Amino acid sequence: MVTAQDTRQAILDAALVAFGEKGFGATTIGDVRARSGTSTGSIYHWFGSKEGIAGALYVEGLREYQTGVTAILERERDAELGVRALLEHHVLWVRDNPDLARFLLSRREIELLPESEEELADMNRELFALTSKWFRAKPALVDLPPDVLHAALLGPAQEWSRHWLGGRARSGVARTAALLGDLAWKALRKDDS
Amino acid sequence: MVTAQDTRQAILDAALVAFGEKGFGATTIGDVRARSGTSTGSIYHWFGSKEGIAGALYVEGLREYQTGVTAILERERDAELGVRALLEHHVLWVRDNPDLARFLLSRREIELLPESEEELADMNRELFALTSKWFRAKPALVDLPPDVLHAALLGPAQEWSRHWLGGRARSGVARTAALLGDLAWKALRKDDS
Amino acid sequence: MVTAQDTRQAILDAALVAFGEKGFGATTIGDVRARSGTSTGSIYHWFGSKEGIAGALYVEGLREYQTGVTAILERERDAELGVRALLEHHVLWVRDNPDLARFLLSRREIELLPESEEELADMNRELFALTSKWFRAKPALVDLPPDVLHAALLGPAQEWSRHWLGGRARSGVARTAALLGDLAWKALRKDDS
Amino acid sequence: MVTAQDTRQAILDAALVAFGEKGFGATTIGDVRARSGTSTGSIYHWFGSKEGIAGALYVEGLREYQTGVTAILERERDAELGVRALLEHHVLWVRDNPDLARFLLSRREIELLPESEEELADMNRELFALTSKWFRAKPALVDLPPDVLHAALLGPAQEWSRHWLGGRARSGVARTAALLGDLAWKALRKDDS
DNA sequence: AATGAATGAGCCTTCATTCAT
DNA sequence: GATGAATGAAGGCTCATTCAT
Repeated sequence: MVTAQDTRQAILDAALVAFGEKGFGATTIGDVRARSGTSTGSIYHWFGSKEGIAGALYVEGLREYQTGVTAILERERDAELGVRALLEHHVLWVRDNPDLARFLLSRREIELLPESEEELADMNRELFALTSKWFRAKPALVDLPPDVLHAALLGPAQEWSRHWLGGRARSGVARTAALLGDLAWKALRKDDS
Repeated sequence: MVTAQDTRQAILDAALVAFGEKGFGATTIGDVRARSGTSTGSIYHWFGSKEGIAGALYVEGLREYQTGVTAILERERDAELGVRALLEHHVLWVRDNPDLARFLLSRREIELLPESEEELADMNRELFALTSKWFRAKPALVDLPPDVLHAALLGPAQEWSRHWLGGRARSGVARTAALLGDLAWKALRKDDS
Repeated sequence: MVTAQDTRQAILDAALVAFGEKGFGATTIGDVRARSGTSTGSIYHWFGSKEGIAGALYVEGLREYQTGVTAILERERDAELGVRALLEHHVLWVRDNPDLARFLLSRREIELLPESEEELADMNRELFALTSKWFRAKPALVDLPPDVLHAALLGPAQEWSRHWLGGRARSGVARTAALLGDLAWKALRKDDS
Repeated sequence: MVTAQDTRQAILDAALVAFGEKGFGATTIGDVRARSGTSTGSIYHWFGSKEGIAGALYVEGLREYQTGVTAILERERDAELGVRALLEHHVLWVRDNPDLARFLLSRREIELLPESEEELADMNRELFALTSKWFRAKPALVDLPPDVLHAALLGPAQEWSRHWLGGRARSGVARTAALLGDLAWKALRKDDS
């Protein structure tokens, strides 16, 4: 049975692929319509605007990613295992959701609706608080300003993911996850040698 | 005296700011015309197309950035000093050329002209060769696949720069350069423990 | 008790206000739906089309207005009292039914359905016959071509009503009714000087 | 020689006719383009929006009409001759500029740009001041509130013009001008009989 | 070299209307 | 009778690019 939500999801799926192939700006509503097998009217009925689609995609995508991070932070007690798990999660998530990842990583060019922006800010604030608390509670880790910590922890994975998504990475995903884990742990553990 | 080159430069300056504010895709030739105080005709006379402006900006910007990197690679013999200098250069260059940096970092969305692409590829190949040679010659550094090395070395600086350009960084630039240098060195030195 | 007719009336009420605020052309079915608290489906169930709503509104509004005119024509035997009563009725009716008046006065832009047009033509023919007969029977009034008579009699009230509906009138309604009556009588009585 | 202003004027001419035939709302930019022999781009180059065209038309049309009124007010010293001249001017102007008149009289449905509205308000204020001064200086005319005076003076001509433009008037233009002059003079002269 | 008017393909969005539930 | 999702034609507008002066 075809329900209303199916239409909505078909539009999201089509838009994600299209955005991934041509970028948000170059994707037209006509592309999304053709690929989703729906109609212009339905797209606007459900999302109101092109930015509305991007907003929904962004919010749902980020929520998915963050669910994984939250689970790790709540589960892992050990500093090293936690750091490695976070990096592994990042890289594997990108591998498993390449279109969504491409879209999330390409953000800056899109001007989302105020409502979407607010929802995203809320989600980020929450995750940031969780992460900060987790790190502060680990004596084995160096003390760093939050912005630098974030960059040091995820920057390499982010950068490598961009390469991988661009087809320019030579190393395998699993192997890279391990390597990045090694490097992050070496960089972030408290140096008591 | 107003020379012809002044018109050209006024266009480049205006375009850089506009691209930084609204992104390449959302910037119109009209924006550039208004901001530069020139005319549509002049813009096409000097650059031929919108991509032509982006190409010129990109090539000139990258050349500037790479000049600094090349100097460091040729000057530094010591591994630790070299790594630290590369990171410091990155962060300071972004601070000193925020508009240009914003533009270079946002690349993905722009489809440059074939000629620009080729010129950029040449520059990148040359720099890559230089960098690889420099790293291979340093026994104090870990052995990593080039793509992972690149991500580990510059990822954190890249990520932090994005935050800083977005006004979301809390730490100072100089202090961050030092911290990122510490972390990169800890991560990349050969672990002889 | 909520009866079916309530839905119909809610739609008419909402449409009248909306037409008054934005004009017929600029009012969308969505506006009427939102304001009436009903649904697209119900609107089409009751009226069949946007013009259908306008037609119903127009016919009902005009009938109301004409009822008053007919009563005056049948009641008044005296020329002066009749002229004054017609003008007073016009101005007071506009005051008491501002939304309806705004709508009736703005007609030109609306293309009604053939059925509505026919019904309106019938009503107008009937009223015209009545009015002509009444005027022909009054020796105290000047002899004028019907079109000029109509313009001279109702033009000022029409014009002033437009101003009043637009919030641009300074004088009170009752006072204006009297003044317009004076002027119309002076203009239309047979000049026996 | 075809100058830039020719393009502008061709667009205005075409728009005026189109607005007259189908109304502002129902006229499309495509209609104007086809009829003017120009291009979509040119229309937007010169007027910026559909409302921009209407605004220009409105301002230029009203200016033309008001020039005639101003001339009469400055020339005529005699009350009766002035009143008759104003009415004659109104009716003849409508006959000579039917498209422009139709457009000016149909205003209410159009939402002009703020700039146009302001310019129109200025023009109206100026004319209103002139007219009021002229009337106050005539002891032979009745004393009326400005809004009622305006309605009494021009309402009949306005109403008749609407009929004439709609093809529903039976009387000739010149004859009507005289009749309306008679009636207005009878209505507005101070009644010392 | 500079200017700005002209062009027209293409895109986002609106909206009246239909129809299955 | 009521609801609201679905449809798609149509329109206003943008914008890179061209070209005559």
